[in-house]
Amino acid sequence: MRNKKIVGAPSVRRLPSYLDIIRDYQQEREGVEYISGTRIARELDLESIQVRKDLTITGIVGRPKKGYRVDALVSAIERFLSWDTLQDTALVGAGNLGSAILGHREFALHGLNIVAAFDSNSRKIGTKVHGITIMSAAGMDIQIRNFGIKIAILTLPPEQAQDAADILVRAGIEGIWNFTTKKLAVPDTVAVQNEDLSSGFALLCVKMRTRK
Amino acid sequence: MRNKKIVGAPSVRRLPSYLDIIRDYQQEREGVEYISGTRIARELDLESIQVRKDLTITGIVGRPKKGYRVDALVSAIERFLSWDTLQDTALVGAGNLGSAILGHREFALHGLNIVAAFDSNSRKIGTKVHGITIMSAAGMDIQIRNFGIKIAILTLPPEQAQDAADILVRAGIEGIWNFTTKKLAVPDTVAVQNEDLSSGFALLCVKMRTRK
DNA sequence: TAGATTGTTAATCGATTAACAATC
DNA sequence: TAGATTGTTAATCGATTAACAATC
Repeated sequence: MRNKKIVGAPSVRRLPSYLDIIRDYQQEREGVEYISGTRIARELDLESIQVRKDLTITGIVGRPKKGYRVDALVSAIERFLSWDTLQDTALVGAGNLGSAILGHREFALHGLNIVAAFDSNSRKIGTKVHGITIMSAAGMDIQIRNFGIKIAILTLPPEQAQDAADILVRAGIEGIWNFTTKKLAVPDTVAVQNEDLSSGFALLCVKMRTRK
Repeated sequence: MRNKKIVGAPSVRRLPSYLDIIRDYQQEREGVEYISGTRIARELDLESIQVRKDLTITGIVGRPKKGYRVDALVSAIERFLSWDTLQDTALVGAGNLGSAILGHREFALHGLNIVAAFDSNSRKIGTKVHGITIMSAAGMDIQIRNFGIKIAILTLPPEQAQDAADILVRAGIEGIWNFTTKKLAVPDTVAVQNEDLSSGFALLCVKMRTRK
C-alpha cells in the first residue's frame, strides 16, 4: 500500500509564509538556535496551535519550552516542499504576466528556477527578458526534453492553453502551474495547479462590502 | 442588528470562474436564454450541487428543468461582487509585478479599473506603462483623495509595504490587495486581501511528489 | 523549580456532498 | 407525461480550535 498520508492543502499553502518568517528571524538574530511556534504565529496573526499542527506535516520535532531548531526547521520545510534543490522550470508565454514572473527574484527563495522561456511571437524570440532568452514555441518539446524540465508555468492566452499543455505532457512535464482561466485536460499522472488571480480580488470586494 | 449573513470564502472565490464560463456561453450561443448549474459544473470539473449552492449567495433563483437565465445570472454575480460598476483602483509600486497587473487586460472583465499608478523611483515617474502614467509616491495621498479611490493594489518591496499602507489608510482607502509578503497592520475598517503567489507553487510541488 | 512550549486527543466549526421533494 | 433541474434539509467530511498531559 502507498504512503497515502494525505496532507491538507491549507496547511501546505501556509508553509511558505512560515519559511519567510523563520529566515527573517535567522538573519536578524544570527546565532539564535530556536524559534517557537508561538512566535511564528504572532508574526502572521495566526493561532499558535495552527502553526504547530501545520509544522508536523514536515516531520519536524520541537522541544518543549524552547521551540524548533531554526536550521532544522528551514530544512524540514524545504525538504517537504522539494525546495531543497531548485526546481528547473519552463515558462510558456512571455507576455505581461510571464515577464513579471521571470523577473520576480523572490521565487528563487521558494525553490523556483526558470531555465527556459518560450513564446510564439516571432518578434520576441531571441530577445532577453530579465536575463532569459525567449525561445521559439516551435521547438519547445525538444528543448524541454533536453533540459530535463519537469515543471511548466503557463502564462499564455487561454485559447492556446490546451494545445500547449498537450505538447508539454508529451515532452515529459510532470507539473503545470496554470495561470490561464482554462481548465486543462491532462493525464492524472500530471499535477496541475490553477492560479486564478481574480478570485482574490472577488474576495476583497465582498469583504469591503460586508465591512460597511 | 446587521445583515450578518456570512458567506464562505471558497464560494466567493469560485464565482469569477463561473462568470467566465457563463459569458463564454453567452457569446458562443447568442440568444440562448438559460444555462444550467450542471453545465457550469461540467466545464469546471466540479459537482453540480456545489455550483447551485454557490450561486444561491448571489440571490439568483433558477427554474427547475431549465436552469438560470443567462443575463440575470451574469448580473447577479456582478452585483454580488460589486463588479457591476468598475472599481477605480490605485496601483502602488510599478515594478515587474505591478507593471504586469497594469497590462493585464482581463481584469477589466472582473471589475478592476486601474486609474492611477505610483512609484518612488524617480526614473519611472512620468513614464507610461500600458497607457498609465506613473506618478510620484510623494503626492500619493492627495491624488488618491482627488480621484476618490477606495482600493489599492500593493506591489512594492516588502520593506515599504507598511509605510505605504499607513499612507493609503489615511488617504481614505477601504481595501488593500496586498501582493507583498508582509502582514499589514491596518484599522479593522479596512479590508485586506493577501495574495501569496508562492503558496500555489508549494501546493504544486507537493502534488507532484505525492503523485509518484 | 516554575513557566513556557510541544504534541496528542477530543470538540467544534464550516464546507462539501448526498438525498429528495417540488417544479416546469 | 417523463425527465431534468432546482433548492432545501440532512449527512459526511475535513479543517480549525480547545484542552491538557508531557517535558525541558
